[in-house]
Amino acid sequence: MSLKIKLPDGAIKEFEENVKVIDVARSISDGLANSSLAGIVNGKKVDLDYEICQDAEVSIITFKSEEGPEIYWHSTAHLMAQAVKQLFPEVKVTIGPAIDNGFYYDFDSEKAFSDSDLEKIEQRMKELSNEKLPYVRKEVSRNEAMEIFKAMDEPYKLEILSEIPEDEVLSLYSQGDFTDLCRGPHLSHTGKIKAFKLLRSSGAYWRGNENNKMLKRIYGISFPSKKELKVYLNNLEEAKKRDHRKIGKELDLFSINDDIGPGLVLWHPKGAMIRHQIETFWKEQHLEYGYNLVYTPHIGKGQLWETSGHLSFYKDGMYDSMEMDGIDYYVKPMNCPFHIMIYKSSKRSYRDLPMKLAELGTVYRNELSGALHGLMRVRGFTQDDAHIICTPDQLEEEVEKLLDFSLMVLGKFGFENFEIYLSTMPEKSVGDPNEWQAATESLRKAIEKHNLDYKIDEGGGAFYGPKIDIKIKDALDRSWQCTTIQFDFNLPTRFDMDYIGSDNKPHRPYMIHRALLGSIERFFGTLIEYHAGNFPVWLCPVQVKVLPISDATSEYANEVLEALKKRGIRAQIDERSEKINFKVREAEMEKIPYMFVVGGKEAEEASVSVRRHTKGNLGVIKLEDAINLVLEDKE
RNA sequence: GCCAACGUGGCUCAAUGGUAGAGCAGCUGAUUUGUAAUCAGCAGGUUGGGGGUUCGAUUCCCUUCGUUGGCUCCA
Repeated sequence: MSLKIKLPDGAIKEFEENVKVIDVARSISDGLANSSLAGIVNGKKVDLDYEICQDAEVSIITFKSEEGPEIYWHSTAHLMAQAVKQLFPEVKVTIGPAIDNGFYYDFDSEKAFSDSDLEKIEQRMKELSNEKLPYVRKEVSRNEAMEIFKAMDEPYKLEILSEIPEDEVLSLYSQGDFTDLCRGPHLSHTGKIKAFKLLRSSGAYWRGNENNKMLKRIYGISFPSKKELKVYLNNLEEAKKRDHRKIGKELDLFSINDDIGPGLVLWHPKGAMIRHQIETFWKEQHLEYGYNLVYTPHIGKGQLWETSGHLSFYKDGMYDSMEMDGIDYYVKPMNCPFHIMIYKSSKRSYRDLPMKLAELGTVYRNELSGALHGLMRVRGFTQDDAHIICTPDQLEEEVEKLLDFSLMVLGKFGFENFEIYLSTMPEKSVGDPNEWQAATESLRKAIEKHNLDYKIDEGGGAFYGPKIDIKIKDALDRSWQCTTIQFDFNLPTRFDMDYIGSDNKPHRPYMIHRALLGSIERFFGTLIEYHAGNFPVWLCPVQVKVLPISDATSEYANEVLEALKKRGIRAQIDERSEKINFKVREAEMEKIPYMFVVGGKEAEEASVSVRRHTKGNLGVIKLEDAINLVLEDKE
């Protein structure tokens, strides 16, 4: 459909193709009826706040199968705020945006919102939705807005307004007795919101700053129909089944024990076998890619952490010191200083560079108790850490190799969907801005060379250098940073690192920190959720389970087991006097990829009945062929 | 650390202001089985820890620890 709109300067703009209008909201400006609309133009989401020409075709659609439900959610947030203000007039409103998955609204309230309060609010929202209250837009000057919110006694809105320039024109949106400061756009009326659910309440600091007051936040989601809401809630339940904490328990992979301490992981035999496969692969590949493997201690003298700056900037994140012979030692929160000491153990020449030191280094950090989360955020974890020390002219090539390496490794584990972020120089930083620029450009070039989508986190770099992060989403759509490639313009100076160049003069080298998996714990967590426990065969702790039908075939079943083991396949046998149905069921629940069922028939003709996890019975196959089938799948 | 919810045997979950009950797992025995649960018996809990209210608490209150969801932080 095509759409014509009149821009504020009077010009007419016409969109020819692929225009989808998400919704149109009526508004009143200077006494004239106006409309604001949000739409999708050529696949891109746009907020249009202009007058629609009389002759323009506009058909209102919902976001059912389109992108851009933000307007919907934002309007629901306003609806919720209205309901809350009616039920609890003493509550002060703050902000309520749409987020990736729904919306929230933060309230300043002495009282916490209980589950029954949420039900009450939902009920009131239903009533307000039935009233089909129009969302009315009104443009006002900043000072007018100040007067309005002063009269309403809304201090948080006043605080926001006080930071806006006086000459700016602002928009207010009202529905019924509720008015909010808001850019819009919004739905035309509250009746459009047909299905919603308040999901949970939680605390949130005003403006995200922990020195500010803790507000009460309510999260919710809404849809144009009850059916979509039902599907959404159902998906949410399904996603919880992939939770690594649940699967970790079911498959007996790991545990975290109260008596040992929060955030400290026990790797059970099956989880440890998977980790062993990961580590073996990791080490082989690093040797292949020109890294040197190193090992370093778990503790180091306070002086070392003084030099590195950790004790002045990161002390809260470190476990407390322990004393030996009158000297304080600290458990390491990072491996860098140790690798630097290896570098500095002898005089280095430009011919030694690039030097790549890699270690599966176990570190301990005092993470806030409230931040701990299964394997995703723990207090003791092993980073697949490496430091690349190079000359300025090696920079670009090294960064490119590094990204290649990262993508190859992620691919090996089956990861295909991830988000890439490039973080640039923050306000407070150390190092030469020209070097920052060169480093940032080398990162950008490497990403673009791979033709990858990425987002720029402007000013999101560490104070010591720009970085690339790769984040992987968990079952509930939360992103976790795994791969990280970080420049460091801080430590080489602090530790006075140098190399002798071809000019026979000392130079400061570049240093890059990088972790491909991030931490093995977190990586394992995302791996579990990504595959829902159905790991690629090469990682499975048990790849084949041999299931004899009865004691009569026990001898042959053991021959099969031995044949598998001889070919390097991790196999087990289930010789219990149980029915085959029961053994199959258990093997299926253990998510073992291959089950070899053997009975009299198979014993006679040296074959096995192959069953593939989630795929079912593949039929009787000669033992040798069955083994080759597994070996192929293992690659 | 902050806000909130939750915490019952190894696991999943019941119940009640009057000293806890089931299924699975475990153990013992029987069963020898053809692609997702064979049957029977037995054993297992000072209801996260501490304190209080009460004639009596697992249930109500306080506190502490832990978990979960957010905030903050971050691999």
